[in-house]
Parts: sequence; C-alpha cells; structure tokens
Amino acid sequence: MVEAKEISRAVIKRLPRYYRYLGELLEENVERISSNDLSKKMKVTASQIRQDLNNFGGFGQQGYGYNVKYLYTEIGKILGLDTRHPMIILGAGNLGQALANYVDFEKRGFKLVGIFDVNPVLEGIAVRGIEIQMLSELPLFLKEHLVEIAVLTLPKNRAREMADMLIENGVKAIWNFAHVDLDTPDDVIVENVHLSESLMTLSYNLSQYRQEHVEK
Amino acid sequence: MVEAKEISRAVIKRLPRYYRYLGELLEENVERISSNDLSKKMKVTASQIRQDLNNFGGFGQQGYGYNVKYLYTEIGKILGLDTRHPMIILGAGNLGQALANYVDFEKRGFKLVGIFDVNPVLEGIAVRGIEIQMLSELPLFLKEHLVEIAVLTLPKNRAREMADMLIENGVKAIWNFAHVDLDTPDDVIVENVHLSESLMTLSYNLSQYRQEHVEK
DNA sequence: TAGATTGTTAATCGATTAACAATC
DNA sequence: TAGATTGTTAATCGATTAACAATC
Repeated sequence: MVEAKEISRAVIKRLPRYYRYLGELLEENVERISSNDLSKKMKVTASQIRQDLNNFGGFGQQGYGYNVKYLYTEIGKILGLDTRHPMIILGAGNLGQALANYVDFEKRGFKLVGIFDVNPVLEGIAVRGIEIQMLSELPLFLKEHLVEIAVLTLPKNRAREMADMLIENGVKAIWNFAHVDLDTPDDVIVENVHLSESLMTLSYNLSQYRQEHVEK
Repeated sequence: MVEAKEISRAVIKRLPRYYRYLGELLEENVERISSNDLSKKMKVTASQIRQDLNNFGGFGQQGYGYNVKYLYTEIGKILGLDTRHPMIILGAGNLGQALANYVDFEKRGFKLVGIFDVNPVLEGIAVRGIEIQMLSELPLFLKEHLVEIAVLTLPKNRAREMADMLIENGVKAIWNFAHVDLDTPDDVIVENVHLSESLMTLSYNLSQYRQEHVEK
C-alpha cells in the first residue's frame, strides 16, 4: 500500500529540528513532554507541533503528552535514519573533507564509502579511513558498489557533468554544494546547500536593519 | 525616511537566486530579459518574478522587460553587496578553512579580517593571508577592530558562549554552522546553516520516494 | 472522577498565481 | 501605431493558528 497524502515541504523541513530537540531532551533524561512545553523551548506554536506530527500519526496521548524516546525514534524512522545510506563525496577540498570528517553523519546511517577528486596530489590520502581516489575511477566504482547519495563539493563547471554521470550510474540522491541548479530527472532527489545565498540573506537582513534603525 | 512595508522572508530567500541567474546572463552578454523568459530558465512563474521585484521598485519597462545589468546591480544593492562587511571566522577546522578560502565572498564585499581557534597547533598558520589566532585573543581583537559578521564553525558546546561574547562586543550578525539555535537579542542577525538537517531532509525524500515506488 | 493535553476541525493569515489595464 | 510586457489588483491556494470535543 502506498501512503496517499502528500506532506508539505514546510513540514518536512521542520522535522529534523524536532528530532534535534527531542535528542537533547533524551540526553537530559526527560521522559515526556507536552506540545506546549516543547513549543516554548523551540519558539514555535504548540498548534504547529501537533499539526505537524499528526501528518505522520498520533504519537501522543491525551492528558500525557508525548513520550520523548518514542517520538524521537519515530521521527528518526520517518527521516530514514534507521537505514544505511552509502554515500560518496566528490571533491576532496576543505569542504569535502569537512563533511567527510563529520562524525555525526555515520551515527545517523550515512556511511561514507568513497571520496573522489581530480587533483593527483590528493590521491591515496586517507580521510577518516577512506582513501581519496581519482574522479576518473568513479564510473567503475559505481558499477561495483552500491551508492545511494553523492555529495557534490566541487566547482560549478564540473558539477553538472558529474551529476549527469552519477545519475547514469544509478545514484539516487545528490547533496549539492555547487553554485548551480542541477537539471535532474524526477526520480533523483537533489538537496541544495547554496552557502553564498545564505550569506547574502544575512547581508540583506543586516542592511535592512541598519536602514530601519540608523537615520542618516 | 524609513522603508515602511515589510518584505516577506520567502521573497528575500529568493533574491540571491535571481542575483545568481542575472550574473550568469550578464556573463553571457544578455542585455535584456522578460519575466517570462527568466521564469522558464529558473523554473518559477513569471508572475512571481514580477511580484517579487516589485516589492523593491519598478525595475522593468513595459514592452521591453528588464535590463540585465541594471537589475543585477540593483539586486546587489538590495542584498547589501555594494558595501564592505568585515568578517571573522571562529573555528579553523576544515569547514572554517573552506569558508576562509572561498574566493567569491571577497568579491561580494565579505572581507575576512580574522580567524580564531582554540587549538594551539593552528596558531600562526595563515589561511588566505590571515594568520589563525587563539580564541582567547578575540575579545581584545573585537575592541580594536570593527567586525560586522562572525562565522561560527565550532562545536555546539562552545558556540553558545562564543555567541554571547561576540554580541557583548558589538558583532551584529552571526552566520551559525553549529548545531544549536542561538539565543540572541532582536538587533543581532542570525543566519543558520544546519548541514545535518539538510542531509536529513534529503534522506526523508529518498525514503519517501522508495516507499511510493517500490512495492514490498 | 477531574485535569490535562491530544487530535482534528474551522478560521485566519499569508503567499502564489492569474488576469488585465497601463504604458513603453 | 501595434505588439510586447510590465506593474498591480483580484482570485486562489496553502500554511499557520485558534478552538474545542475527544479521551487518556
């Protein structure tokens, strides 16, 4: 059977934040929490929390609230953190290496199985136990290994061709740090992280605030 | 005089993307573009483009469209990219160094003036001409230099205390890569980049797609 | 049982799209 | 002038908040 109702992007974007807060509560050994208490911590409305969670099922109990551990586990499942996701990184520059070294990913099921770069100087250098390979070896690698997620941390000119090659070889999701919008078929998931756009948003808010508060 | 109407967050988040596409058109020596043609390139509605831009003024001309260079420049101004933003990085790990090395920021007015870390091994090492200093030197540095933006690329336990210290010393904006929500006064701008949350969103979409298309 | 708090429906608010008169 | 395309108002759609009956 196929899940019918489409869940809005806005809701999904909020799930990881719920997951983070519940994880913290769990570490503090909090057993249960009401939508009201959680709403105060997270600075959202209790109504939104209940509404969001009920997209996926009734995780709470009237008069009690939500069991922290249970809810944490369930959201983890919804986010697909209970399964193993083999992942490769394309581009072993600072950003690629930063992501490779990020321990938490492994905990959440994101298993780094390869790192690739064009720079021959980097060949063979190990990052978290994974030796950097040449990008030219990637097509063969993809034929021999199951890779679910590819992380693109390379310059934008190379990103597009690499995306095409990845898709051709069955990669199903791309975490894209290059400053381009990739053109991909519907069955390939793309999640963009455009850092420069994030910084520009910050810059806008800064200029805006200044204009509103500092009379010239 | 103070700008009255509040512009929605959704619109602001789209501005950098317009800016990017206009920059590309500019490089291709395209002189003018209609909202309709741009909408096809960007895969948004023409209506949205016109609506968005008209929040800031009438940049187009009936029967002609928009002058690419003019619009590019104007959006740049709106985003505050025409002014210099002195910036420091806290945390000189891979991520901090990746951001420090990102050339484009400098082009857009984001001027790196300092890098700080706790690790004494890193002290004095230069990244893009800026020597890494110890975090303990930061309060004094802030008293002697004007810093507008601080980039937080350090572990979450340290992020919160550092944010407090930065704010106390007059820093007006924080680009936060730590996995915490900072508690800051209204006049301090915080832009969060929660990478793990982005990856979880990707993971959700992957699991979701699989459930919808692969019957068990 | 009484009190607390969810799940869910209804009301409100905001954002997107459509339509078209204004105008270059 | 005729054609193109904006700027802007109105209509629609979607997301958030409020309210409350259901129920633990």
